Amino acid sequence: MTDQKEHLVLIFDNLIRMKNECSCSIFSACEISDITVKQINYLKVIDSHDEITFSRLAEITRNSKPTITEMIHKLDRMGCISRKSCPHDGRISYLYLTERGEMIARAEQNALQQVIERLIDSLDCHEIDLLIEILKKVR
Amino acid sequence: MTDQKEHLVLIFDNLIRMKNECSCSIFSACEISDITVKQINYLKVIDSHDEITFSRLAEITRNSKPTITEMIHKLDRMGCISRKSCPHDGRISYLYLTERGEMIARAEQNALQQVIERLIDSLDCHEIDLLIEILKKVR
DNA sequence: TTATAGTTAGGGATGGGCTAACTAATTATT
DNA sequence: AATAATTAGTTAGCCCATCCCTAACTATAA
Repeated sequence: MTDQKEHLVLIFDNLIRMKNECSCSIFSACEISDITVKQINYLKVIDSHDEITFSRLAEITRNSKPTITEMIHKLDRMGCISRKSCPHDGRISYLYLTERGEMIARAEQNALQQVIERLIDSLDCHEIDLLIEILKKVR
Repeated sequence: MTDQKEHLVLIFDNLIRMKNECSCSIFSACEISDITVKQINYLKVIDSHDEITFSRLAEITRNSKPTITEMIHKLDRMGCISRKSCPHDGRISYLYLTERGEMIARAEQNALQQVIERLIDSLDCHEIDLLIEILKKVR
C-alpha cells in the first residue's frame, strides 16, 4: 500500500517533469525569456475573449486604462499581440494574439497535450482504454 | 484515437486542477498570501541543504551577502525560517525552515501526494497495480 | 454638446538586487 | 603573546524593473 503510493508518486513526478520540459521548450521556442507571470495572464485573458477592446480588458483585469495601454505596448514590442481598429468606430481597437502570443498563452495546455501524445505513443489501444477507465473513477 | 486523446486531456486536466486546489489550500493554511516565487525558491534551497549558512546561500543563489541578509530578514518576519549560531564559530549562523517554511517549500510535493491519496482511495488494489504497470511504460 | 476610447505625462509602491564600509570573530604571522 | 589578515554577516545607501495610479489630453461618435 505504502509501496504503491511511493511508486505512484515517482511516476507522477516523472509525468510532471515531462510536462515542465515541454513547456520550457515551448517558451524557449518563443525566444522570450523575460516574460512575467502577469504578462502571461494578460495574454490568457486576451486569448479567451474574442475581439477584446482596451476598455474591456481594463474592466476584466480591474486595472485602469493607462495601465492597459502601457501593458499592451509592452506585449506589442514583444511581438505577442496585434491590434486592429474597428471599421465602424474609429475610437475602438480590437486586440488579437499573434502566433507567438497564442503559443505563450496556451503553453501549459499544449505541454499537457504533448505529454499525452507521448503517453499514447507508449501504449497500445487496450492499455489506453484501461487507463481511461481507471482514472475516470478518481473523484 | 483522437477521442482517446481528448478523453485523457480532460482527465489529466482534472487531476491538475485537483493538485492546484490542494496547493492553494496548503498556502492558505500557512496564512501567507503575498509570498513571491523568488521567496519560495529561497525556501526550497534552504530546505534542500542542511545547516546552510548565509554565505553558502549567497553562493548557491548567486547573490551578494547583503541581498541574502535582507531576504532572510523578510522570511524571518514571515515566520518561515529560524537561525541558530554555530557553537564553534561565533561568526556563523545556520538557517533552518520553520514548520510553516517547510510547508511552503514542499507545498507542490505535498499537493501531489494528496492527489495520489485520493486516487488510491478511489481505486481497488488491483486497479492501482494496473495503473502503475501502464504508466510505467510511458517514456 | 456631451460622452466614450484610448493616450500621454508624471508619479509612486514594491521587489529584489548591488557596492562600500563596517563589526565581530577567527586564523595566521611576526 | 601581540598584531595582522581573513571571514561571516550587517548596515547604509543606492539602483532598476514591474506594475500600478490620477489628471489631463485627443479623436471620434452620439
